[in-house]
Amino acid sequence: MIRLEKPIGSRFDKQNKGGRPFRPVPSNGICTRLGDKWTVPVIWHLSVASGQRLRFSALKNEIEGITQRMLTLTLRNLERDGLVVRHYFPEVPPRVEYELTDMGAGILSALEGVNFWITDNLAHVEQCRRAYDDSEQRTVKTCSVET
Amino acid sequence: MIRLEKPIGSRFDKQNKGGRPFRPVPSNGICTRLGDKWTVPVIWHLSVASGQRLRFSALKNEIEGITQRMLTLTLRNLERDGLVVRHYFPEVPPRVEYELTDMGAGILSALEGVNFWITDNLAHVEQCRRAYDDSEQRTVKTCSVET
DNA sequence: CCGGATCCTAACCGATACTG
DNA sequence: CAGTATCGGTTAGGATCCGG
Repeated sequence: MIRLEKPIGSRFDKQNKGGRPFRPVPSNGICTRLGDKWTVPVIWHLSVASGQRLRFSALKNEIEGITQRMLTLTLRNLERDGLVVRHYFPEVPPRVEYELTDMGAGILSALEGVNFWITDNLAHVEQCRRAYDDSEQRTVKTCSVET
Repeated sequence: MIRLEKPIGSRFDKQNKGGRPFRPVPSNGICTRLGDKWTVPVIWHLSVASGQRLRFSALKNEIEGITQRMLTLTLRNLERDGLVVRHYFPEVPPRVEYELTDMGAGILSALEGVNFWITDNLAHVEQCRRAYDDSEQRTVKTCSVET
């Protein structure tokens, strides 16, 4: 993963000491943002009703398990990256709507390949895991040996 | 990100208390493994000389910045997932070679879309970030307001 | 309703030392 | 050479409280 730089919301926001930048290998350009726990769910939900805007609370209700804090942080980072637009209406009570930019929508199609791979292979991966865990080949001794 | 379950090498390896499993949205199937820091670099290097096996030390030398520990952990997890095969030769000194499985090789092509997106949009993202940071719109007050 | 501030925990990951 | 074990820093992310 490329460590592009400090995201909003990290204490690493204040000071970055030994930020070794990590040489990106060609196919390694998966932005750190995508590795964040809630980024993909948020983008996904924003894109479902494509072109539509979603209120903060709507997102919070639809994305199961996300906390207010993490939704705010995720949206802030996406906004900063230019993937999401924030529309603020200074009413009482306040209303805020979020909308995917074109660039943000583009990520999803980019992710399709990954998604297909996962759905195609998830069952097999899980089977491999069970097999590995069962044979408990944690120690070198029990590994398959060749000559 | 799907939290499939505990990876090898986490202390969470011992006991998982409240492992809330996270409902995957359709396009959310990006395995946690891909979010790990070294997974993509390792797969990438294994695929470069496609079909070839690579020794542990070869990988360690080629992947800049990776530590012995993290390479071991990453390879173990990939092996467990069935993405990598480990060939162990009990010589002295020992020799171990790693090889991508077909399934493992498939991930890279799945990642191509993401990689293209990144290379196409990275510059723009960084520009958005600079703009955002400059205008320092951390407070709601300075946000764009609509009526 | 939206989100900032704070505290707390888990766990990723680096550094280092030690083995067959 | 290819690991394993251990320690510790740093960070992601959850819970909670508060404010406009």
